[in-house]
Amino acid sequence: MEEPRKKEEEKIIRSLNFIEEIIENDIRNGVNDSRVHTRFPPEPNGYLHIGHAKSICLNFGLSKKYNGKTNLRFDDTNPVKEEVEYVDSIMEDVKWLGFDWEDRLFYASDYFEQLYGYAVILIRKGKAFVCDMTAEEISETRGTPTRPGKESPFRHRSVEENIDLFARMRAGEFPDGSRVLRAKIDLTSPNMHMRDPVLYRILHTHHHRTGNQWCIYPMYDFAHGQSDSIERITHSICTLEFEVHRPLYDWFIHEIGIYAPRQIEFARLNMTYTVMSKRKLLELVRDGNVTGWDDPRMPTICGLRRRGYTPESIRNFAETIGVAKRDNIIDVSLLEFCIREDLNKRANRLMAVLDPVKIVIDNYPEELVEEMEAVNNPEDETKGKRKLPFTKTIFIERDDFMEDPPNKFFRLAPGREVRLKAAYIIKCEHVVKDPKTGEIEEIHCTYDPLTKSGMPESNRKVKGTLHWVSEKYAIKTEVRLYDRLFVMENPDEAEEGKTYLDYLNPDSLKIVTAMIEPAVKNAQILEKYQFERIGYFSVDHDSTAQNLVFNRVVSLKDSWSKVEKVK
RNA sequence: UGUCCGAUGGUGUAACUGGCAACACAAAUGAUUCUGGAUCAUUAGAGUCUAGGUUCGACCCCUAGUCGGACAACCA
Repeated sequence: MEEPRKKEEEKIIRSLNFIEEIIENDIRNGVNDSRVHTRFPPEPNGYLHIGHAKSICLNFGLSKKYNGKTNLRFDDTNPVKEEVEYVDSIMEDVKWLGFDWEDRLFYASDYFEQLYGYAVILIRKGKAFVCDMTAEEISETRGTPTRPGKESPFRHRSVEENIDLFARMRAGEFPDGSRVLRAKIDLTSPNMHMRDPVLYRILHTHHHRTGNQWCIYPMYDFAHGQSDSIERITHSICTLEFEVHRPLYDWFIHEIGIYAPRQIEFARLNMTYTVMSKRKLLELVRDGNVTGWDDPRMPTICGLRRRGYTPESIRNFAETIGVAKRDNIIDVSLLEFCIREDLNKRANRLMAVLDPVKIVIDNYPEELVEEMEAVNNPEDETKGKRKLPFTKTIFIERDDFMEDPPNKFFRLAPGREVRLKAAYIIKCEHVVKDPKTGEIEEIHCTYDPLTKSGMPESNRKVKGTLHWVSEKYAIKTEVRLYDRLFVMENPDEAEEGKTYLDYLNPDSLKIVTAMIEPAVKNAQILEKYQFERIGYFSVDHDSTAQNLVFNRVVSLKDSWSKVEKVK
């Protein structure tokens, strides 16, 4: 009877995504001597986000799976936008995600000389020319997707003149924008990228690596494919929008006569309740809608890290969403599931009360302090136990008490009994309210001394278990309750007259002062805890020994709020 | 009036490459629980964009269409 099930399981494990299928096919056919070599090629002009994480996991994952290699290469062909700050953050993020490019850190700028040589080859073959038109003129004569373009009047310059002009461009004889080098392909091509694309432009700009060595820079299209070729990349994996560029890359490779990698395109990641474009993320930072690239509400890797996400959870997320070519928008709740799943197993529990209300246990001795024993992680016995002090006056969560509860409410209410986690069963006797506001100031209870955790009597059934913290021993800490940055599933689809910024969630951050059990004082930056019955929290780097700061990573799954909603 | 790509439960990804749609999340129900968490069990939900065709048999192949996306930076 076990046979069919086993078979089923194997099948699931073996099911390949379309890229793996291509690779396995290539390996089988001995393509590139069955070598697998990928690369992650970011432009250092911004911070990496969860979409890049998908690509990183894909590229490094593939080489790991097939015993290959993955390079990290910065496509730094536009010095006006690129900065070392970004290079550093990208390397940090890739490392943090758990990947290693070993000694294969490259830059497209490493290849500038070689690329220049390739351009000269094209010129000599009569396949490239120097064009003196302005950017506007070039754009106007390019035509539209449905209308062919017009030839440049400079298209038929002699090879000698082109060689000379291109050399003088390099030598710095011409001002920015005065001339470009263009490929000579086909102005009537239905593929816009084939209409004599620009190969080199003049930019008298300092480059973060080559300094002032160059004043002409290759366009991305002229650098990317050849860089992959130079690095002997076997499978150049990129996102869908470069599909249209592929014929151009193939043309370059063929005309120059160099090794041809195989480009495979996949659909980029989109996620609900967030934006993913670098431009929009930059705007959020610049306009102060978030505190920075690493604001815990940002979908950036550094933002997720600060929020409290673990590399494992992100890798697992990337694995779970899969790879395909169709457009997709992944529900953030899947990301949230991944971090809960991870933290449930790893995070120690703590009692923290975010919105405290005082409980006085009338029959508990005034000065008595009992050391209660609590399990650190019920999912992992090796995490051990800790002590926490119990006293006559404690705090519980304000919404764990209702004066007039519905019968589905399992928590504290007048005349009802409830268990205090790792302590006693208490019964609510009466409440004390502020005569003016009507707000509850104290809830008076009695405890049953025979029901201390672990005692035989403690097995008595009560409907609910509450977390609590001793008034006397609690530590005040700052807790930042983060929520989704946008209120709309897809902020990119703003209605007429609105932009994504009109859908910012005004409640994406609430700061509260919480009372937490004393064990919290050992918390280290980035350490994760589960606040019992509330959610997962991570220590922010703003935290100090005197003033602890926690970020809410994600709340616990809450089926009670669903019950409430149904009403 | 173009070229390229795509279309499978609410979301995402599969389907031994032509053998009668599965997995994860989300949802529901129950059990269990000193977290309304976790865990376990169970259930519901698509007949694969449409119309034809090939075939004993089509998510898979062919044809035509529909819808969605990408492409007109001296950006990447």
